[in-house]
Amino acid sequence: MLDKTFKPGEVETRLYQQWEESGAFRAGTRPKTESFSIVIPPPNVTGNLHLGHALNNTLQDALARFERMRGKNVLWQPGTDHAGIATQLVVERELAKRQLNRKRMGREAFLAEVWKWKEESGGNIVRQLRRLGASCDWSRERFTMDEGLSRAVLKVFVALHKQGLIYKDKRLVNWDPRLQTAVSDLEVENIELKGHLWHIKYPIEGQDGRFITVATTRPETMLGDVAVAVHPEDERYRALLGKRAILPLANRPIPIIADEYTDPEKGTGAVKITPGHDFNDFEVGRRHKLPLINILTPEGALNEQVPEAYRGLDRFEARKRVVADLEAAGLIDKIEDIVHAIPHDEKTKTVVLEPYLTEQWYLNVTSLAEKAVEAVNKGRTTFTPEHWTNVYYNWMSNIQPWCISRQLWWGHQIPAWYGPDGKIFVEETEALAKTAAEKHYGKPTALKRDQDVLDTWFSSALWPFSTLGWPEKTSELKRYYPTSVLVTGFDIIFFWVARMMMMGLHFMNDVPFKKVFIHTRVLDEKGQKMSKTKGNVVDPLDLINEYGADALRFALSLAAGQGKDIRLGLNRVETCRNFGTKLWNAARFCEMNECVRKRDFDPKTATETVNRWIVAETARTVIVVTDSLEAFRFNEAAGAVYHFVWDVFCDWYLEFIKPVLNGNDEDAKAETRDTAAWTLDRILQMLHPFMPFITEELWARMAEHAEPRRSMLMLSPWPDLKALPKHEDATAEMRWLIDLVSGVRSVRSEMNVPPGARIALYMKDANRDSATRLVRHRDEVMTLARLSSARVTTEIPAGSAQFVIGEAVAALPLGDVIDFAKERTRLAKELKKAEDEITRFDAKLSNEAFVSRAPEDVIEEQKEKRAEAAALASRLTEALKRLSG
RNA sequence: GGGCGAUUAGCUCAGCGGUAGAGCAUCUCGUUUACACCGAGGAGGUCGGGGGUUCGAAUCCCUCAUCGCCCACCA
Repeated sequence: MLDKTFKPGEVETRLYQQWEESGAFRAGTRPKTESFSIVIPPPNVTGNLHLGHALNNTLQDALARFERMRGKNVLWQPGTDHAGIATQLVVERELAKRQLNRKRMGREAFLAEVWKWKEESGGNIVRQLRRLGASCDWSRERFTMDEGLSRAVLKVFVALHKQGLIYKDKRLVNWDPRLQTAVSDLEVENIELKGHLWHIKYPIEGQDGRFITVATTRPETMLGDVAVAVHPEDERYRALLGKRAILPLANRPIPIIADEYTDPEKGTGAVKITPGHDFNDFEVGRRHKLPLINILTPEGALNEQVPEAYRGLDRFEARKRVVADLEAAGLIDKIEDIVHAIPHDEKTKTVVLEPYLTEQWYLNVTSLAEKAVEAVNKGRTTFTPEHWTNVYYNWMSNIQPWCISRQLWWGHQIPAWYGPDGKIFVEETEALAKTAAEKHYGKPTALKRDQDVLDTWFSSALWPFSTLGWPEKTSELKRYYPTSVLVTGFDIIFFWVARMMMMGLHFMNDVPFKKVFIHTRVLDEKGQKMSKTKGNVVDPLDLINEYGADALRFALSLAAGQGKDIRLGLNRVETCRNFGTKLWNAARFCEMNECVRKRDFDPKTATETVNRWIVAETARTVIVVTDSLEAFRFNEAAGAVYHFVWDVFCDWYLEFIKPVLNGNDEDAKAETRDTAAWTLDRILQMLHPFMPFITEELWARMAEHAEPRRSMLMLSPWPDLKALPKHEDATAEMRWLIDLVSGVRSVRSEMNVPPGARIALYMKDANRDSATRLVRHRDEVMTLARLSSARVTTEIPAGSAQFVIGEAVAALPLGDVIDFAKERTRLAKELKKAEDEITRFDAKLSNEAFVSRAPEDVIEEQKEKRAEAAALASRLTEALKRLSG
């Protein structure tokens, strides 16, 4: 006997273990069938499951389970990402607690610590995914820095280098002074902040008292100025072209040059040029062959290129000093308050990034991007929802070289070795590099390895094929590449999706996935992004502990629309937990009434109206769920089952069959038991992709007193009910019956039948088809009476039926009852409308402005309209009275 | 500056050419042997404003407004 409620905590772990141990998650168990593959967006190994992960993996799992039940050979490839910066930061923080420091301990020791940390704490997220019920093939779990994947990274790097697509370049990068590494353009977070625009006067050389005024938001960079630029057409400055300005504080003469980059409309029309610390100025400097002065140390302090007074000062300290000194010298023209975007690191959003001149490795992605655009253009990969296609195109067509080196320790170390003269040898191993060097120098030569590591996204970009064994020509690659679908959030379209497309096409000569489903973000109830600092983070594990994984999963599925962000409130999860309880109790009802599965039951053979109806409804729902899941309309699929289970199966079907199950017609009883059990089984199946635990548990428990199941629910075949008859006659009849019951309920309520009063219902038209059919079945009449809180007080005479509710106050024709509530509601609404109209006309007609300006006939017209509305209103009132009376 | 999305019941959202929907909240009634994590019923909306297309628009087009996001720029 089932308990009154489902207890997720007691069941989930056991079922998950059972699934995993059975090998049901393993790919390749059905080698001869069609394949369906998904690669998981690898979560950071440092990570903990947040609601975004929960949504992402719920949807993937729904698809994986759905396709597995449809008989496909499913691979859901799991794994984690080494997450260079995040992990290095976490471990450094841990070490700090033990008074240890990365730089003091050295690279090798530090990396050993990271690996140790990864072994000990890296499994969190994977355990949490299991709690969620994710049916990944854990036997194939990979890590972006494991041996195989690292080999793929080396191979790709070397190949791209040999193809000339990877190269070293010295240019400005976005520099993080705290981590002391370059980051790519994408990793810059521009944050709007209040700031100042300082207008600084630069004296003109040899012309005492004359100045050229420039404006800047970063005054300290003036110490690296090498010119002042004005627009060539700008009359104001024409006379100064070719002259020199004296850079204040540094006391250095710099030329005044003409460049189109300068916008005469902006600021003063004159711009200080600092090629070492501004991306635009860098270009100007290059055009004019200006020198480049770097005034910063990697930590962001001023270096020996600046006057002694400023050396060693942090950039923000230096800013204060520079401004103070300029002010003292009377060289500040004015200070404007402005709001402007300042580049920050995306991780902590607290460190201001600096444009900084360094030598880095770049990947020229122009040609790769072209192919990636073409593939989407030709429909080889499609985006759902479609509008993300444009986002992808836009970024791809403006793509810049990708800075792939990072000055970190944790990551794939770049396979480049330097000879004593700086000659670079890029090879997969040190041995190969040495061989190449020996060949080049004519003798064995000591080499020094590049210290940098690759951007984390470099290895992620290979994920769809590196996890399948590439560069080996494995059978998995052949079978599962391209993968069927990628499920991910829009925030990593550029970081990840686009780069997988490029790498996949380049190295596999085919797209990495045929479809991309982009889901929305999960926000808190108020629509705020969840963040630790705001303290509004909802931990999915807490939700799972309180409501069960099924409830969380179902809530997320129901909310997974294609447009808006998801605002997940607790009450939604609670509603879904209640839904689980409802299902559980429906099963409990079946159990109590011995509705157990009969193996050879054929739904086509049902004869009872109510049974034929539920069979048809079940088939309809399965088809909706199937179609919706195929199109990634998760909310529609989940919504369809929800509605079917609660509003159709529980509210009507189970109520209608009660009198049958308690009656004496043994044939009808047997058929009804079989049908109820059959329907419940189909419900469990179509609900399983969303609520795997409760459905699996019920699947097993419902068979305890019957023939044992052949398999677990997760391996049962997805119901294909397309061939079942539609039973339109039964559906129509049941609809009539349901309307009748609703009508009677409504009548009672609308007429304010006081307790103890009575309404007599009688049959006016005995020939009415449905009515005849209805009264033919005594059981159904009983049901009607029961459901509408009526009591059958007399035998049903031929051609008429009489129900009595309480004491009789009115008699209503049974056939009309159905329409009563609807008619009354309709009339009431029309009446309200008419009354509203009257109010509006009255307001208009008493409006002085209207009366004084409008011509006579318009006013007349308004009055007529008012009269019409009033007439309508009184007619409606009349009709309502008649109806109730 | 460029682009995208949103605006529907008190709240959260679905519907996207054919009589305005769900869940939650609220009100009334009800503890009849699956379920109070329940059941029945009610109240609550000129579908952001304005224009247009159509026999018919929440739905398609134009426009304005507000909010959100992405990209770019910032002397």
